Amino acid sequence: MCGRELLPVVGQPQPERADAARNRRRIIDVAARLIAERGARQLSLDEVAREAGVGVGTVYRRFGDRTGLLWALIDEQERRFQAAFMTGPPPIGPGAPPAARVRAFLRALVDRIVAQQDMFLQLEIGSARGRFSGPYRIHHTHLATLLAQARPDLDAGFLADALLAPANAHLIRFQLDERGMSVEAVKAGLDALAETVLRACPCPHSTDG
Amino acid sequence: MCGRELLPVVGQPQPERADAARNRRRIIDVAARLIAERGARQLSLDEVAREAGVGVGTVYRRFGDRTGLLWALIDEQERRFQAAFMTGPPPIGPGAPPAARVRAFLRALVDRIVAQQDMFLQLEIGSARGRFSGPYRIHHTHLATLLAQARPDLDAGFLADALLAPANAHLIRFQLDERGMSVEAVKAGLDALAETVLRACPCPHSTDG
DNA sequence: AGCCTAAGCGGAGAAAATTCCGGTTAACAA
DNA sequence: TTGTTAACCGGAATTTTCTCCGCTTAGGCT
Repeated sequence: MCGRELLPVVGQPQPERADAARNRRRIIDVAARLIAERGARQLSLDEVAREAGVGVGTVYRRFGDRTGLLWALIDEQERRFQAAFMTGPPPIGPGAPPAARVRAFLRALVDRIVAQQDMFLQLEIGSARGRFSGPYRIHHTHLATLLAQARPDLDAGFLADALLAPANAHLIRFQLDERGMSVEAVKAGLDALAETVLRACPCPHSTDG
Repeated sequence: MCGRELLPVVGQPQPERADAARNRRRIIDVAARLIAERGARQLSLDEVAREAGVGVGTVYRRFGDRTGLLWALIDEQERRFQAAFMTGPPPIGPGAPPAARVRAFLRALVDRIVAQQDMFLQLEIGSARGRFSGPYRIHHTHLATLLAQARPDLDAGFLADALLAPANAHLIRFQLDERGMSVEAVKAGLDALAETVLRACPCPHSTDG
C-alpha cells in the first residue's frame, strides 16, 4: 500500500521523486488501458510492468500489491464521491436532513459500485489489505455521524457497518445477475432498510424468546 | 467445486469410486491437520497433495479449487448448523416465534464465523466461486422465510441479504480487532438490527428530503 | 561542477494456483 | 476370468503474484 493514493493521507511524508512520479503515471495509465481492453480479472502485473516499460519490482514498490493498484485506479472516482457527500449539493451533501443524506449516500455508493463493478469485484477477492482502511473508514465515519444526528438513541457505529455491508460488489452482482433484480431495486432495498432503521419506534417491547 | 460437499446436493450423480473416496478423505484429513498446525492462510495445495500422497491434479479434480477444499473442511460444521436451525430445539429451531428464531440464527452464525474465522477469511478472499451458492442460499431462504412469517409487509428477500451481509468474516474481524468490540457486542448489534427491522411501524411517514 | 545518499530501479527467482493430458484402474457385465 | 470403459491418477508445465537485493540516480549541498 502506498499511502499517497486515497484521501486520508495525513501529511505527505516526502515529495515524490520525478522518476517515481513518472513511473506511477505510466503504470496507472497502462493498467487503466488494459482493464478497459480486457477487464480487471485479466490484469497481470507482469504485463502492466512490461507495457509500462518498468520492472515488476517498481509496480510493487509503488502500489504494494495487486489491490493497491486497483485502489489507485478507483481513487479518482473515490475523491469525487467523497467530495460529493462532504461538500457537494444536497441531498447527498450538507444541507439536507440527515436521513435524506444517508439514503442519498447509499444510493450513490451502489451506483458507484455498479459503475466499476469489475474492479470492485477484484478488490474484494485478493488480499484483504486495505479493505477496511482509507475509504471504508471515511464512509463509515460519515454514515455514523449522520445516523447519530438523526437518531442519537441508536448504535450509529454498528448501524453504519450494517448499512455498508450490503453495498458489496459480490452481493450486488449476485442480486443483479442471479436474482434478476434491477439496480434500482437494489438501491430501493437499501434505501428502505435505512428508512426503516431511522424511524424505528424507540419503545422497547419485549421481543425476546 | 465438487457438488458432493454441501447439503444442497440434488441427487448423487454417481457413486464415488473407492480410490476416489479414499483420496478425498486423505486430502481432507491432511488439510485439516495442516490448517490446525499453521493456519488456513499458509495452506498450500501443493503441500496438501504431497502429504496426502496424491498428485495436485487429484486435489483439483476433487475440490475444484482452493476454496472448494475450504468449503469441504467447513462442511461438517455447516451440516450441524443447518440441522440446528432446521430441525433443532428452539429458539433457533422450529417452535419459537419467527422473530426469536431470526435473532438466534444470526447469533449462531456469528459464533460459527468467529469459531472458524481463519477459514472464513480465506474463503472470502480467493475465487468468488461458491460464495453465494450452497450454504448462502440456504441461509438466505431460511431467513427470508422467517422474516416473511414475522412481517409479510416487508421485502423479506432483500432483508435477508441485508442481515446476512454484516455476518462477514472480514468485517467481524475488523470490528473485533481494530474496533475493540467483543463478540457479544457484534452479536448484540446484529440482534438489535433484526429486532428493529422486525418491529418497524408499517405506517409510512414521509421521510423524504 | 562535483559529492553524497536516500529513494528508486529492474528483473531473476521463489512460491503458489491451476491446467492438461497420457497412462491407470475400479467396477461391472459377459 | 476377461474385456470394457468411464473415472481417476500423477505430476510436468504454465501462469501469476510477490520478494529480494545489488546497481543506479535524482536532487540537495558545498
